[in-house]
Amino acid sequence: MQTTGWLLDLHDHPHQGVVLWLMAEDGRRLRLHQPFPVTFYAAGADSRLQALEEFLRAQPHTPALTYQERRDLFRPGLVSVLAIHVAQAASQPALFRRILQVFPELDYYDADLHLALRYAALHGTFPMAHCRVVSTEDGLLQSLQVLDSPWELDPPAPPLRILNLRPDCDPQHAQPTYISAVYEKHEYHLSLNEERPLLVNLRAILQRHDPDLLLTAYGDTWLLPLLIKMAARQRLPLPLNREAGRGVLYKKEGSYFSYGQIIYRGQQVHLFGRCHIDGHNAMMWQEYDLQGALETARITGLPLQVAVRTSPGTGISSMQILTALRNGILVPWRKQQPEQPKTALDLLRYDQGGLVYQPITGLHFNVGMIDFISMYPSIMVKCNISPETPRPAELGRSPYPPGLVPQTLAPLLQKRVALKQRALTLPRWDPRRRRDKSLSAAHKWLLVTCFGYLGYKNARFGRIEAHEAVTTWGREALLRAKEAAEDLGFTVLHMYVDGLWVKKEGCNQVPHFRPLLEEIALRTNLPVTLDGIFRWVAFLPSRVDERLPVPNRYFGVFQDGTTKVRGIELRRRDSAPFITRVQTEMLACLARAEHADQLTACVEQAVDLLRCRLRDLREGRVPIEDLVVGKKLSKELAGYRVPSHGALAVYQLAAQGKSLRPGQRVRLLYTRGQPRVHAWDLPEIPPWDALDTDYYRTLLLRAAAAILQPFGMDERTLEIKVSEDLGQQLQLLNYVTACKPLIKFEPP
DNA sequence: TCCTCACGGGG
DNA sequence: GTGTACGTGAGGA
Repeated sequence: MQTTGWLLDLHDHPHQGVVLWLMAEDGRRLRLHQPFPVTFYAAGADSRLQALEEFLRAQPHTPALTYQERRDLFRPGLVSVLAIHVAQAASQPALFRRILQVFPELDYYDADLHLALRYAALHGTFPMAHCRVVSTEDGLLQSLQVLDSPWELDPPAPPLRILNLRPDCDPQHAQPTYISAVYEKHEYHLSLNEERPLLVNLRAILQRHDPDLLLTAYGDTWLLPLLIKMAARQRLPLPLNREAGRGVLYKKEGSYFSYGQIIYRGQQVHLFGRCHIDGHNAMMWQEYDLQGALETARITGLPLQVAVRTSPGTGISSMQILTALRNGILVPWRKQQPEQPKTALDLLRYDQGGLVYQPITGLHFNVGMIDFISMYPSIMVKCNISPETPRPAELGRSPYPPGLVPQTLAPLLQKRVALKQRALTLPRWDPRRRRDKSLSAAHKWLLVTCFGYLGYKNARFGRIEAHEAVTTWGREALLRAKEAAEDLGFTVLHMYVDGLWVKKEGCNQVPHFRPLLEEIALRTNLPVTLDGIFRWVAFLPSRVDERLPVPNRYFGVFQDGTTKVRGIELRRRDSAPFITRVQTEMLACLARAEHADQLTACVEQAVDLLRCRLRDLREGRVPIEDLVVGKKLSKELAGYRVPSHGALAVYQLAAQGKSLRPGQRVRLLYTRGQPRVHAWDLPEIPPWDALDTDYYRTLLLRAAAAILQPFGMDERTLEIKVSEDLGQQLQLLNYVTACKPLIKFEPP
């Protein structure tokens, strides 16, 4: 029997090797299976390998054993390894764990690989791949042909059947009363008060629509565990899985360190034969939605359920593993060395990082913003930087064949560029635009992390010297760009890692910057782009000392009216929505000025707007939710030496028996008196007059002053200007005359 | 003034 | 199944 369709998921089976789920073009859902033996390797002293051989011969299901010569990326020549061939993929992890206990001193390869990656490397598959399969009546897979590739821009869309499940409120905040189940145009309300009807109805919905994907809110951390408990209590079967006779797979909650901060990931519930995604427990869901999630799965080779819940680091690592497997390179077992504290010398040597030039603070007109496109990945590909390749001698070129890391990155970078080019030609209404944006966001994260992964001790294909080479060439590229700009008569206002801000008398249109772009491309061999031309941009000084510039704190308006902002309150995730909103509104006010001579009027409007919002605050017209701030917990409650606002709120929750883990965000309101905060997830919401509106007022004034500082209005001036007290207004006059006059804007 | 804690980045 | 380091800034003793 021949069938064409899309590969949904794949998992192991105790006797049937691997089970594949296919969404057939004719609407059927096929369960296919195929024997799938796997091989892993051990290397080390001959005597110990012989001991391992004897150990394995004594095992109940003796695996086949052969000696082979294979390539380890980190060693010259070939390595002698004992290949261990396991007939059933499902039994490999347990066997490896037993071996590891007895022979911890050996080196292992291909020993801890995700089944999906092994299968993908062997058969060229990936999640959502369009395939043609031949199978027997009872589902034995005889042949499989992949019809598309993860690098296509518009692959045929898989006909995913999606069932949405969500409670009527956040279960952490309040007690939900019903669940809504939505499948296309069908909507069902399932009351949580009556367990049996709920289960019976949900079962009917699952059987009627047979969804491929359960898209839930809080499904991992609350809903699915609850449903499973109910089903057990009522002794009613609930077919969440398609695969019969298999329970769901729980993965424990945990906090881990990544990107310089603690990340919390809640418990997970994975299904078999169906996928489950909890939008509140998926890494990047807010960034790239379902399309981005599908793209991540397609290009990393990780099953959809796994891909959405893991960090981009795991994604990029999977891509490298695929490259290695396909090239017959051994994949080292994940080294689990704990991070050792670095000495000062190490830090000096390795971590020079990106180049930063302090900005010239204040307001500038007609500023070009020039960016290297995906700078670090481009350097890795163009200079061929990889753990096994020699250190490059030149920027943007390499005489050697591409190494593992550049090989992995090149198609990804290429697809990203193709999508960006297409974005310039697609009309605004084209639905592909939105999709391309999601794909782009998914790619961006993988590209960003691949650089860090080079320098990560526990990465399988990491090497600190390679990491260092990337930053070295990055600094070199930025320096050459600066020289190019200055040689062509531009003033460099600011540089930050992969971007520079430049201006030159009479340069206010894209063509004026073209010779500079070409010169930079010529001198660096790296792709470079003009991000835009700022009508105006303001680089802010330090708040501690107004005379000092600080990098990457700025805001400006491009010629097309869009704004770009870094470092100020509206970019911070611990600002209250109210503060973010007003600061954004004020900026939009300033952005309305098409010419410099309209700025003064716009500044006045922004101040009026601020007055208005302060009055809203004073008179209680701000929705209380807009005053809630989220603070991330960096440690266990007991670890706090100084109780931060976040920790204070967690104390309150702990008293109610609600606990939060490091990496989770605690939501709170600022209140008058002690304690200064009120946790938002407490049962009662405080009355309006308990709120510390004075503090919110301070926060808002501070945020407003950040926006208005470049226009000559400091916090004190602003404070007086917006106060409704006549005496204070008089003070303002004195203060302003005593200090400096408001800046006059000279049209450039 | 010093210490602790939280945040950003990429687009 | 997890890039690191660093600088800025706020709050409180």
